[in-house]
Amino acid sequence: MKKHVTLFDICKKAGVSSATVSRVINQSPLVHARTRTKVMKAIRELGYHPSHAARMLARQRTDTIGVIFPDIAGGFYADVLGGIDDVAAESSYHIVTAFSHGDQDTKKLVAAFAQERRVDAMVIMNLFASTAPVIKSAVRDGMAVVLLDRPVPGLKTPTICIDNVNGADAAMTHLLDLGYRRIAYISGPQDNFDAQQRMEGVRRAMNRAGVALTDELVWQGNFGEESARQALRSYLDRWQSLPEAIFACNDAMAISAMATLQDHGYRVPDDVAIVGFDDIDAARHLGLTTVRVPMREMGTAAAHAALEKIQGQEPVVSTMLMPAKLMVRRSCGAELAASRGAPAARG
Amino acid sequence: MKKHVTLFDICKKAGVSSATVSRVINQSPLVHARTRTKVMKAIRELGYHPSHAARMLARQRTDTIGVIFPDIAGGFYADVLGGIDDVAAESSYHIVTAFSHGDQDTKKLVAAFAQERRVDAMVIMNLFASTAPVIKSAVRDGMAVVLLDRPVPGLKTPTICIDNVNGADAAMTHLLDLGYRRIAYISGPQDNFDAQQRMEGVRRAMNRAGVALTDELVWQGNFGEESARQALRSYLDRWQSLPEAIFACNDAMAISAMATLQDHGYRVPDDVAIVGFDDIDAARHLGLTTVRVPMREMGTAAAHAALEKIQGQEPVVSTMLMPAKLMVRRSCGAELAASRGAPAARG
DNA sequence: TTGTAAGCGTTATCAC
DNA sequence: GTGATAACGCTTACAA
Repeated sequence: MKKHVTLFDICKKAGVSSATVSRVINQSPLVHARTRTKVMKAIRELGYHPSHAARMLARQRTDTIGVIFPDIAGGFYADVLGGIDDVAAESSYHIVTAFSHGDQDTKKLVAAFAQERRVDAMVIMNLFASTAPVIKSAVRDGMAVVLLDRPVPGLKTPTICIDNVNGADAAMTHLLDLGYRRIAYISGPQDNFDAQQRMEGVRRAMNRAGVALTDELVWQGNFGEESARQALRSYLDRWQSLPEAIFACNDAMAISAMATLQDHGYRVPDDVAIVGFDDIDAARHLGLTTVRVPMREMGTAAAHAALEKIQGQEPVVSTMLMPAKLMVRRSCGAELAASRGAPAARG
Repeated sequence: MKKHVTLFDICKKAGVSSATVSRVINQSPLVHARTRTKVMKAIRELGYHPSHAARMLARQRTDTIGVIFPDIAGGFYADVLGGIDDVAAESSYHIVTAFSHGDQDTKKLVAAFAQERRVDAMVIMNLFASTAPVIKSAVRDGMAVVLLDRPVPGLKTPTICIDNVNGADAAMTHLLDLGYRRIAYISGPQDNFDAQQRMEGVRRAMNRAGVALTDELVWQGNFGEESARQALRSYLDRWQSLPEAIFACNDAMAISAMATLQDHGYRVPDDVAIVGFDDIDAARHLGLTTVRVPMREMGTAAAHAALEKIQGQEPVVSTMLMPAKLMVRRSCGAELAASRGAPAARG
């Protein structure tokens, strides 16, 4: 690595002190215009650029936001990152990303970022309940922390959540409004926060409509394609019949169910209506009716909250619910119903 | 931000010099076992963690790899990032990511990372030819640079490329082998490197098969869904007929063409076969035959190259071609052909 | 308006 | 083995 130009080289060349050069760099108004030009000239001629490391040390800040995602998020949360970057870049903040492999790893990452003062703020996709203590202690040490997805109980720090309950409610209500009554629900993992909330929304919608949510119609899934396929198959094997509609806790399972049905010769939505949750890319291409999770907006919201926290502002609201909007497409049979001129009368 | 524990606090508590504490931190063998335990104890009791900023400054290295992606990449390159992180994390390197909005922005980012010595190495998704000068000067300044996607002419630095030519050739050859002769090609933007190479592969396959690539069957696209739709529509309008097969330069266009055909009442692959390039998630769900680009592997390869460069090793090969594998699914009609017991005889 | 000098928290080079 | 002490490159009171 070639020796680089430092601030002192500028001092010599411009014949001023380090303080003055520093002032010029930092756009301080306390410099004579003539001096400034002289210094700028030296800077340009020597090709000087301040060392990030030295600045960090002297100013006791990093101009960096740490982002910690579980690696299982995959391309799924890339939009969140994009959103964070959009607003961070605007304020000249850097982003350091880390993908955690499991909760132990998350703990290490959070601790490292905070304790080595590697970042001014952290955005954490908070999937594991077990991470709570580390997060709390980071906050206690004065780190600005923004949570994505779910709050840490008892911790007052900005938290960006998905409105899972209303989203799931809307999806279920949509199916009910279309006249479906025997509706199956493919759940997510029982220990997953989003899954729990979506289930809650499902219950609420069913209750309101006065339709029972029976055990045979609640299928245990785990967000994976295989789990949905199996759930569907075992229902078919056992009952030799289909529900009128299926609502899956996420798109991956909805799509998998859709494919499985088609493999068995059933048509969607003619024989069974399907609705998912997330609105991943494939959902649009497949005409899957689903609930859209505004990933990018969650990212921008998180970054804004982080920047505010850094500036010491207390957040206006500590937990922010991002609206989850129902995207009506083919798979739920809304078009079918409309073309019949009336809600599908069934069951 | 609460005042934090520094190395000197440990010195006092353990009754040793800063040098010794530093040695302990850095696992130097030149410390008596007894001293080491004493120091470790103090570190644990006081909850000391070395400051990343101070280390960076003193050691003149950042333990950080910078990654610069064009934002248009979207979720598409999330896997690349995951791959980079996998190997970087293993060597305790951090990742700072930046999404560039256009070539001007890319230039700024590259320059900033390099000149402020913000990172030890950079992985750059090299989409714009205009970025070449900045990249070259970063390399000249001693920065370890790894390029993704395409080389900078005249610059010998590790470059991870997609084997676009062979990938496209394989796709086209597959269609030819299935017996199709009137094959349309939806191209990518003319100034895009990947697009140019894929076109090259198409030409090669057609030549080898002795089939002409006529102007009416080369449709100009721009990687966007809308461009494919329009290309297809205007062909339909003009000729009132379809080619036997369509090869699109990327999946987005292939999928869009597929949807457009279906809207017009045509069946895929029965009426028209379709093949894409990239193997995005939706491709699998839609049964689109396509050429798989190994994103994650590109990431790990890039990170490995970056780490080697940091250690001063000259790269074994300066440009590495990642194999692009044909994924045969429904849309190309291979199953159809097979069930007929012979290549589709057409044209 | 400009300069002096003391940090910022490590690492690294010497002696001892 | 261990301890002074000088870097590392910038910021920021405090003086002038």
